[in-house]
Amino acid sequence: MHRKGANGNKSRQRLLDAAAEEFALYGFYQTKISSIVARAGMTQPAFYLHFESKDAIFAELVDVFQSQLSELVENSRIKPGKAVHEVKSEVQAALVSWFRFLSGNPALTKVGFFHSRESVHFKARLADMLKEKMALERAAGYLRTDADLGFAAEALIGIIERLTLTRLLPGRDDPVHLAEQTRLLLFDGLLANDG
Amino acid sequence: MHRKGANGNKSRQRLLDAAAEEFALYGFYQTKISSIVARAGMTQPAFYLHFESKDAIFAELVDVFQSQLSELVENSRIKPGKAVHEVKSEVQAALVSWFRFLSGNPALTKVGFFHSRESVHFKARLADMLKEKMALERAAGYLRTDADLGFAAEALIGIIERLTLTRLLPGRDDPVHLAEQTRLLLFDGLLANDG
Amino acid sequence: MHRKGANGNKSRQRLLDAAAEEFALYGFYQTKISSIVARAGMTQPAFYLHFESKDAIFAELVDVFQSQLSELVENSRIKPGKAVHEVKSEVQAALVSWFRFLSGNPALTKVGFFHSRESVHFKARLADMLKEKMALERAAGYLRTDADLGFAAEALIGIIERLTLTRLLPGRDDPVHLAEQTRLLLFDGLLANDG
Amino acid sequence: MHRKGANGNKSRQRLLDAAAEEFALYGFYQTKISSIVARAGMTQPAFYLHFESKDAIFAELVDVFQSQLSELVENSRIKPGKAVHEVKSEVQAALVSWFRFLSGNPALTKVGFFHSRESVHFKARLADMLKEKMALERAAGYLRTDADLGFAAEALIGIIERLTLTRLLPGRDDPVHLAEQTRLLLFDGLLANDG
DNA sequence: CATGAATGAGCCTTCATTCAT
DNA sequence: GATGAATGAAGGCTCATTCAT
Repeated sequence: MHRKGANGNKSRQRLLDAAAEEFALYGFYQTKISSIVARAGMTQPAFYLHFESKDAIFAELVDVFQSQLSELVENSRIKPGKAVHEVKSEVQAALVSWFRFLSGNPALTKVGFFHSRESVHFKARLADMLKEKMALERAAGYLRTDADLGFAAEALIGIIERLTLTRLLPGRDDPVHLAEQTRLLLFDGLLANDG
Repeated sequence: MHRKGANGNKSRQRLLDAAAEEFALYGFYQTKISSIVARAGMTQPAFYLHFESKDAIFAELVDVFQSQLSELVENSRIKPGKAVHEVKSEVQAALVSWFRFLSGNPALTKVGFFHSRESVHFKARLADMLKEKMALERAAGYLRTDADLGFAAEALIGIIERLTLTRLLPGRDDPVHLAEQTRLLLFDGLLANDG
Repeated sequence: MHRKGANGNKSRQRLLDAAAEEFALYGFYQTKISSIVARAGMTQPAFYLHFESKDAIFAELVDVFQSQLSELVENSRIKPGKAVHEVKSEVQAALVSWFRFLSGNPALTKVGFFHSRESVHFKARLADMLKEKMALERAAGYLRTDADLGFAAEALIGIIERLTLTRLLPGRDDPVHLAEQTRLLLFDGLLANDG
Repeated sequence: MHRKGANGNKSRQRLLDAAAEEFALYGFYQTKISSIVARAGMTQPAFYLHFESKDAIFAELVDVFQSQLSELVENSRIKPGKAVHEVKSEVQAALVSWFRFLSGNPALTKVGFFHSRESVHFKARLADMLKEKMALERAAGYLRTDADLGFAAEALIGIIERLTLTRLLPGRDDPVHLAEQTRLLLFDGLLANDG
């Protein structure tokens, strides 16, 4: 008994994985279809059995990354009516989950977060989502009123993307440490308490 | 060996400017020599009179950007023995000067800060420089001791690059506002004082 | 060696029909096996169960067309010892039957008469057959002696192919009208009687 | 002194000639850019220096053919107020000039008259032009009133294209003979005068 | 008898770079 | 110092055809 398309779907997934690795390493323009299929152990026409074009498979990888991360961020809800230290730990938990996702999918992250043309728009959407969460927290009195939340949201994105690239993906720091430091900086700043 | 006359240098500069615009708009791989010379009003062989290759002119642009910004950052010294609010304003002044440089050279910034492959290493060097400055400030007692300064320096780079891309270069925010908000976040964090 | 059952022959015919339509619409080179089998509601390997190759099925279609039309033309005999008006009506009857065949098999006609490489040779053979008929008619005194019958036969082929393409297949004229006009031109010419 | 583009235009013309030969021999789909440039003694990229694509050079050849032949046909005016035998000789002169053009440009003729997709539309336009000429001649009383001039014009096109292919281009008949026979058939038909 | 999947071979096109004038 | 013209090298994509089940 032969499940319809079982082999085909396996090949398709092999191609996706191989493409993620290649794109992550070399970027879109320097990645050749021939390298992707070589890594996947297939021939070039097989590629076009599963994907329309080089652009198409890249777009699919980007899409997978973006939808998964979007969902993760969207679901990171801060419940209302908590004490400050609870808010902090909830935010940190969210950050941990995000960093975990990013470090758990390194190739996909490189593609969707750094090599993609539309990563710009995607990060802008993420920033909007974060800004709204911050607005709620400020309305609840947790956050200072003289901060530009649009700026803060973008800054948080900037912190996440930079640290992901330089510390998380190379394995120099773990998600928990990064989340702690991010939360510390974001909430408390660097100034000594008695400064 | 041939001397380049005044005319030659003007051509060379026209090519550099044109290349900066094209690379800024389309990135390295999607920029064609033919587009650069077209924008500069010249012919293709003329290009090779002034530059070795596409890589070479790109590298030169990157180099110009990096050395100018490096110098700017390097020269942003915090004098010792100041009050906290003086430190804050000195830091802010430094940030203003950096953002001013970036917004004053938009094409070069896009090339050297975002499109360049080695922007990664460059930002790492910047981060190191910032980290050392922070170490001095912490040694002087201004900064809290439980913060990972390596992290903080990278975070600052991340904030600067992200806000440059989304707010500064599109003209949505000016250098002063960005410097203020950056300093606020970096030093004080977002938490309400009575939080 | 394997026997083809009833089902196999039905598939074979479906493929032939589908191929005729596709070849008629797009010509040999722009017709893909995948389109043929798609139109026939089958898969690609099924195609090769019934035909050796793309060339083979095309050749078979051409062959069907050519043998049917050849036979029709061959059987259009002019009986000897008739009056001129009878000859005219016999010739017209033959022309009607040919145009009827062509309009009754539009896809096959397009393939075998217009898209086929060897339609050239086929038409040459047709022209030879017509020339011989004309020679008989001339010998019987019906036709003028200063006409190049080889030319006339080719001209008749040219008239038939052109009018088939532009008037018959698009449905703009019916076989009877075309036969009448063909006969009129061929026998009498366009000149006014009092010219 | 170096005339601008002299060499380039020579190359361009070499490519056009080579392409005409190849297309004439093998048709559009079986002609490879590599064969064209090989025949022209050049390399593949040189082709794209002068033409946008394979389609473009083919279209240009077709265009050259069509505009030249169109002009020739358009300029073949029948002057009014002549005797019948003068009309005949004028028509024959026109036919001779057309056949001469076709036999003088065999490769171009094959491309523009037989291999081109839009030869269909082109011939339709030619037929329209011929029909109008015939209408004038009929109005002047030269042609019989019971003939379908649309049919006659198409038939003339059919005769010309067929005889061009089978007699003129292979060198089996010369333009004058073909013109005579065409005129004879068209005006007088095949019937013996005493029939 | 039929199918999902795979492939060998080939062609068009692009672009950085160089040559001859 | 400048130009029109040319090219080497390579990459994406297509399609007739076949295998393994």
